Amino acid sequence: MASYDYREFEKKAQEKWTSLGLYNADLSDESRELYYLLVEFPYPSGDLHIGHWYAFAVTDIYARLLRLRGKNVLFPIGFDAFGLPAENAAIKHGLDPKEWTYKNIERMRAQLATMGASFDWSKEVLTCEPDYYQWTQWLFIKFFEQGLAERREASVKWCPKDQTVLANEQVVNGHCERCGTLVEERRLTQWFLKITAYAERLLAGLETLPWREEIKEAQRAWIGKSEGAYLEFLIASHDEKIKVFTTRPDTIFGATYVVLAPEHPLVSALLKYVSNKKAVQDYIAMTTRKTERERSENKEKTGVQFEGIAAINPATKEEIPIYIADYVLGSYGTGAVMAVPAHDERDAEFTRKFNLPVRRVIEPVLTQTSGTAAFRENEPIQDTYGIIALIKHWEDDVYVGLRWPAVGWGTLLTGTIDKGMTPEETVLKEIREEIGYMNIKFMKQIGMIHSKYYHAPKKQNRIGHTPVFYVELADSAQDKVASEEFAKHNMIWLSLEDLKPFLTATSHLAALDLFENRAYTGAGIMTNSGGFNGRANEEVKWDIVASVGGERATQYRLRDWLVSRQRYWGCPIPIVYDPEGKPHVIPAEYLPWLLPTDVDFKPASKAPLASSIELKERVVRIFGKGWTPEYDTLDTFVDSSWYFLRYLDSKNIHKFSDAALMKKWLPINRYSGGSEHTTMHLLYARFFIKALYDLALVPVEEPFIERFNRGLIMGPDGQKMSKSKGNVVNPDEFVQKYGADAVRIYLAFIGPYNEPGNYPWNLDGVASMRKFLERVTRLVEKNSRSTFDETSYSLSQVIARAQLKIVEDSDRFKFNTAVAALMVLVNELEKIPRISKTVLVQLVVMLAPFAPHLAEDLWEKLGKEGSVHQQSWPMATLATTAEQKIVVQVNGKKRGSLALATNISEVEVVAAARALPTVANALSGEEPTRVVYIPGKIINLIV
RNA sequence: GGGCAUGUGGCGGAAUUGGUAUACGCGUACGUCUCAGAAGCGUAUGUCGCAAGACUUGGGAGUUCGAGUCUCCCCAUGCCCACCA
Repeated sequence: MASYDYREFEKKAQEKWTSLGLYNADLSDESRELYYLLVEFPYPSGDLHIGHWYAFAVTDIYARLLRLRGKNVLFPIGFDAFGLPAENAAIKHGLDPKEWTYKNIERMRAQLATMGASFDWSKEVLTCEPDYYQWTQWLFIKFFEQGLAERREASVKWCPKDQTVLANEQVVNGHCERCGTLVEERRLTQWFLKITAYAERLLAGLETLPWREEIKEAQRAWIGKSEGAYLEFLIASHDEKIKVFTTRPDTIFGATYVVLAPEHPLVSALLKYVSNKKAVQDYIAMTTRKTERERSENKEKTGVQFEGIAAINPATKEEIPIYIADYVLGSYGTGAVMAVPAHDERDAEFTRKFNLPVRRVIEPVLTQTSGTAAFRENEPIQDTYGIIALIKHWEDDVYVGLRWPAVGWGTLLTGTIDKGMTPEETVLKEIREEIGYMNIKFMKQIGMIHSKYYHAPKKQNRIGHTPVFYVELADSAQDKVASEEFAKHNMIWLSLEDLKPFLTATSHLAALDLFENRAYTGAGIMTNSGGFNGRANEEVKWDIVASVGGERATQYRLRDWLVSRQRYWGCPIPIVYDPEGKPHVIPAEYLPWLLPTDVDFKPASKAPLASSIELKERVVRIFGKGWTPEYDTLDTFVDSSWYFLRYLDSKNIHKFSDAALMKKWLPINRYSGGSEHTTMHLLYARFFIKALYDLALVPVEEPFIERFNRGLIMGPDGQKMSKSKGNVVNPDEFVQKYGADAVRIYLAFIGPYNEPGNYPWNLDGVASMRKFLERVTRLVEKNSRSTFDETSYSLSQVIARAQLKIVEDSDRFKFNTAVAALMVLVNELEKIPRISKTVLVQLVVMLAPFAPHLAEDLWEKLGKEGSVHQQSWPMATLATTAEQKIVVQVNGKKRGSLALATNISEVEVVAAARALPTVANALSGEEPTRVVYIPGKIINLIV
């Protein structure tokens, strides 16, 4: 009976590691390859949940494996200890935020210890300690001196009930997290870090990183670079002008009005000219009252015209109306846009609502890009001419659709223009020939569509030029339709609604869009655009900008980082104000600029620090009468933007981190974390490092070489774990029941760690891992006393394969298949009656990263000295075999397999393959016409 | 609405460059051990079929000697961003 007394040996092993100081990395030891493995540090919420285990225990497997492989591994840990929950506990339960935080940290340290994680606690970092935050303040001051920290007015979320500003994170669906009141927007003066100054470099830096494309793409989207131009619209008979940003200057001839955001600075200046002042003011009041939620839930366009004034389109010189509407954002571009309803969906919607004119300036060019009809570049082009007509019933609101049974098409009326005929004549002719109607009431060309495609029957590229007509029939008078036309297609009446799913060709759908005044945003040919007509829109873009005196410009959707928080439990902003209200940095000798303790946490109209008498007195004492403190604290994302630098030198009282150590250990080899940090934390940290690099304070421009986003552990019910759902898995319970090693290995086995998926928590899974560990224990105990010392060739190969696979899979963060490889090895070993001690020792070392406690126990049971975690990974060389396995296929279907010598010729392989009865049977006496032979893999006989 | 990702047994998942689909584990069934049960051990386990064999990676097409893998269209699910001009 095997003994698996995990309660006993887990504790013993943990004590052993501590007493040996096994994981305190010697940062100066460069005799081994350096490896900085980082995992996002936790917020001390109080309880270690299973997600923490997933984050830390699985990453620990890699840390341990790297050490066995001879690397000098830095695997640090700390706590992101400033933050709101501490303050909420203070408000709700009257606790001291500091005490609450430190108590949680202590509890979590104890819980982390049960995991057997090989963290280097000697370098622990707590962001809420003055030792740490004085350097956060010092770095902020550097940013300030560099002009990267700036104070300016901004909109913030305001809870009218609590009389306080809220952090973005405190706003849940537009409501105050605490009291549920709808939040408002207020303008306040706030501190910003100018991350936008680094937008371009943050974008460019991504190209150098070997991250998963989806992570990079998320950051690119967040930065949101768009290239366009500033264009100016003069206001008729006044001095003001409206500057707009557009990415589509090519559509300027179609700009039929201009829109300002309600918060645009020009609005108040223009107000004195308008004749409907009241309506405009009401609209502004209405939109500022509107909550963010209302804006995002109800996207119906609203707006008001500035009556009595007009803007001048700089291209057409026409006077066009000016509107104010909240679909234009005050915070992006110039806060004003030129509206081109023909080629912008939002403008089109506004136009439909307010019944404004539309002016089309780009004729769609639809290019077939896939399938056999895909347009082939660099091949000759044939122009063709035809018509498309939308035909309306003489009475009802239905239109002609043609169904082509032979090819399965649905189209509008369409035809080719014959020589000598006008498009209009062609339309009339086609109506008569194809559907037989005699009389029309109305006909109008509504646009032009060009289609580029490859005409396979004639083997030529074609560009079809097709005017689109709208025709209303006068009456039901109908001639007989020729039978061959009738056979080709039959006619049905369809409503506009039914027409859309009916039409199969993109050009016909585009024709329908023209009729319905939908925006066309694709590429095309310029029209209604003066001297630019006939050219491709992409090509004229910058010529048009020049012709109207515009200026090329790049915009980013990334906003500057608002770091002020009207909160208590955070890093005090190291700023004081002189009697004139001008901000000054706090001199280095007064750092750390301590967080006061005589503070009222209750929600008030001012930040909590404003209630501190000590803080005010401190400022007066140091700086003099009339000087006042900054009352805001820093966003906690600032604390976490540089913590990985501090790990290298966490006790340094003279510097934020040691330059020589940073030079050795940066950039971080691998950073493991959650996908929710892709756009915030990861981007902020990259910005910090770039800014510090420019200040020559860090030696690298990118902090993290590799980044892996792990998945999420779901509750037993398959739902995301949450306290309210009551499906939160408490790991302590399972550690008690199955042991830490079983939980660790289960989490590693559950799925690939290198991609963010969702994995269920499955009790049977944990139990089965425990069984596996017991099997290993039995295996080792059964053989531990044997004196047998031979390892067969085939066994050594099995072991070598497992060793190699575990290393390779772990490097890709695929611990699930690494564990599977270990299981395969154990399955093989169990079949062998006697196992040598050499093999047992290797097995225990291979087990060590995954089940560190058990491995340590077995190591001792084998009578070995020291710790199993101080050994080196047993890498046997995989011999090249003299035999190869070749799969035999006939016509691509597997019919058998062969084991043959590696040096065999193709002819011999074919002969051997044909000798197989299953192959001979499949060939049924025929000679193969072709043989595909991939040595060492496959032979495919084709008949 | 946009972007990204993912669809493989009853379930989690595996499958270097296109080259034996379903590794490993769970679950299930039967057997063994036992007075009995649990645990352990053994066997089986994609679907249809007695079998030979046929079919099978969300659906449909395509490229290829050969497609889970590459291309296109469609469907479903998840995540992120959401009026960014």
